[in-house]
Amino acid sequence: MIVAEGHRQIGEVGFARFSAREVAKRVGYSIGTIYNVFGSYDQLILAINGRTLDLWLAALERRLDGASENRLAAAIDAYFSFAIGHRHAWAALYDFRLPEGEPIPEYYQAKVTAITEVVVREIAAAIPPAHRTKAPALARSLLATVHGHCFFTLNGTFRLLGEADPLAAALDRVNDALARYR
Amino acid sequence: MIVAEGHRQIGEVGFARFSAREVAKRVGYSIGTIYNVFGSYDQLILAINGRTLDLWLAALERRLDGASENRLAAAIDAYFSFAIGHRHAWAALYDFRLPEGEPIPEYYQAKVTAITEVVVREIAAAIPPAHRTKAPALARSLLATVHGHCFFTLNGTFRLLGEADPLAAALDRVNDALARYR
DNA sequence: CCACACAATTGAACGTCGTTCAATATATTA
DNA sequence: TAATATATTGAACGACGTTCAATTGTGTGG
Repeated sequence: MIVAEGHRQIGEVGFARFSAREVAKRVGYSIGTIYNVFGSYDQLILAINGRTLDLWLAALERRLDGASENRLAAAIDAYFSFAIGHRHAWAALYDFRLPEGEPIPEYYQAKVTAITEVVVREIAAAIPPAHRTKAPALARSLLATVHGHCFFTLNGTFRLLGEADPLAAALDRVNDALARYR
Repeated sequence: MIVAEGHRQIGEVGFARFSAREVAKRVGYSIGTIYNVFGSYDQLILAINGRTLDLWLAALERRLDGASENRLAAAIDAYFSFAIGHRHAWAALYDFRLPEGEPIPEYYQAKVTAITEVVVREIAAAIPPAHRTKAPALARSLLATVHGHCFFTLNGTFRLLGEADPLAAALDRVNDALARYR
């Protein structure tokens, strides 16, 4: 419940204007209780970002369920759609960084891995069987590729540079890579 | 001088721990003077990030000056080298966002464009003359591609996913794209 | 039903932050 | 020098993350 309200708040005002005190006010608890439950501001943010990852994975899987042809294009579109539809929550995933040395909790790593594994599966299905072993590395790289396009879309860089169709550009790059294995 | 010290501070402690008051203390002025000069915290950050962009462009051009073959590989390597060598300052370029609606100052836009133009030039030189008109769009997209790889390198995503050579992966993706024009 | 132990919850207090602005100091001009 | 313009100051304000002694709530054994 605290996490849900935190997620709502970060979706409304963004990471920079997010505040643990405001979450406490909204859920009707005192600031002290928030700290008893999460331990610190950073852990609270991690919990909220974890919820964003859950929703992202769910949206991705929902989209892929109803897709037979062009599954990769559907996945990329779902990636963009979620980021654009939840701009602030999505941006918070990358605006926030743990202090140096602090390890990322395993529960959080697992969520990132889960999303990646969906992509690995789709990439593996999109290339000839002989190249299947390269799917994980290719998936990582194409994830970074799509991420870069998505990031430049949301932070204004693409608008500044006159890019009108970032989604198409991302899809082009993915197809460029896949063309090498055909 | 204020900007230089701010850049130094952000390079040391990162965007999250940066403070205008600390800059004031370090340069020997009061906090009020910082605000008289820059108007707001956001404008101060923009000035500091602008300096980072200046240094980045300079490093890129320096590298390309001494390269004849593999100029694109040199540019990508310079991109990564700067980001890794100035992790906090580089990350601050993307951690910071102006409030919604606030326009990015022209002086700042010009710095972003200047870096992009170097890339456009190199891409144009790397593809057959018949495709030159596509160089700007391709350059934007490949910038996003390299950015994504660089970002995942520095924020720990690639380490989490087991990617051992992100620079090589980025170069692969760029070559995948260029292969389409040969 | 009471007394006691344990857990949950509170919010005042602290130091720091961005921000403002009347007061003060310094420089320039007449 | 006197008057004007410009630069600089730092106390004050509200909000933030964080802590922790005090308080309230819950349950259990007698």
